Amino acid sequence: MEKFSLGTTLTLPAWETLEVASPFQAETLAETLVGGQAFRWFHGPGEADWTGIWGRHAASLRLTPVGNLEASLLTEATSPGDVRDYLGLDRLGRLEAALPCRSDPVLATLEKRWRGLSLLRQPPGETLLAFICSANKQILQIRAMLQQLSDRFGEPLADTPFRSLPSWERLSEAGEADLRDCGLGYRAAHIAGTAAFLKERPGFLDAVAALPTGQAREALLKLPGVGPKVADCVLLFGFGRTEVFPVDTWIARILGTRYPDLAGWNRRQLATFARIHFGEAAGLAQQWFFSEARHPLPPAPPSPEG
DNA sequence: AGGCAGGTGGCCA
DNA sequence: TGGCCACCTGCC
Repeated sequence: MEKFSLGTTLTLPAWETLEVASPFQAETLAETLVGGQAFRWFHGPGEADWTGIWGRHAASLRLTPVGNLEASLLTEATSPGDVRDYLGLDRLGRLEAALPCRSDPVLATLEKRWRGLSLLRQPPGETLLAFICSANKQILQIRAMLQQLSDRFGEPLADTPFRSLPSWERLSEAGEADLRDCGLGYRAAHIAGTAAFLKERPGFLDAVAALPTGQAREALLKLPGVGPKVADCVLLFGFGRTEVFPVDTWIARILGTRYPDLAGWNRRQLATFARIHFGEAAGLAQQWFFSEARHPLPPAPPSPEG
């Protein structure tokens, strides 16, 4: 079966055109949905469709031949506005314009390929869950863990074959052994610990949402299983802090390649460089670099001159 | 067959 | 701070 396949049939409600100037090409839409920000989007049911779940929402998306974005809303609770908000398209143009592509040839090269890729606005709680799971795992494995968590502990989404991800409250009721059964490995202890922490402090994540980014990061770092990289991903993809630049192994590698002066810098140094160099939209640059690292271009064909 | 994967936590200089 | 190692699990 193809990677990311829906694996079930689905009767879709009518397609609706989303009232947005869609920036997407097929590649940038795919990269936005399954490129490591979110882990619950699948191919299908149609050849060019995507179907995904976030919060208590579910929808299918497709691009028309003229580049319009259409959605089929799978739950009563999901409005076109919810989809637009989730896709983060209202702020994308501003972020793209804020990147220093004119003065940085490296960025200019990435822009040609990845402009249009969006930064998602995901529910903070499940962003936290997903990225605690992500530690030392590949995208396919992260997807498998979240699938099992939703199967076992999630809530059914009415009128769909899907389940939501479990709330932290629900997770706090699950035993660590049950969590291990979801294939979480040692992350089960992190999930259980964070669930217990949040149970003792209702409103913690809401409070984080109201904090300036630096303090929000400090707060997230108190959670078991949350280190610098996970905290930054939660800030960027969950709390909408688009200036944050998470540095993982892929990012460290490609930065060292594209900016030879940075070779050998540690992650903290790279993040500081990125925040200063890329500015308020550093998070979008991070996603361009990440996509570029994961999808290396085939070697250029030999020139006619030989 | 064994190393390695989108890290974190703990421990030591 | 900076460096090193163990840690679940599954894919290459």
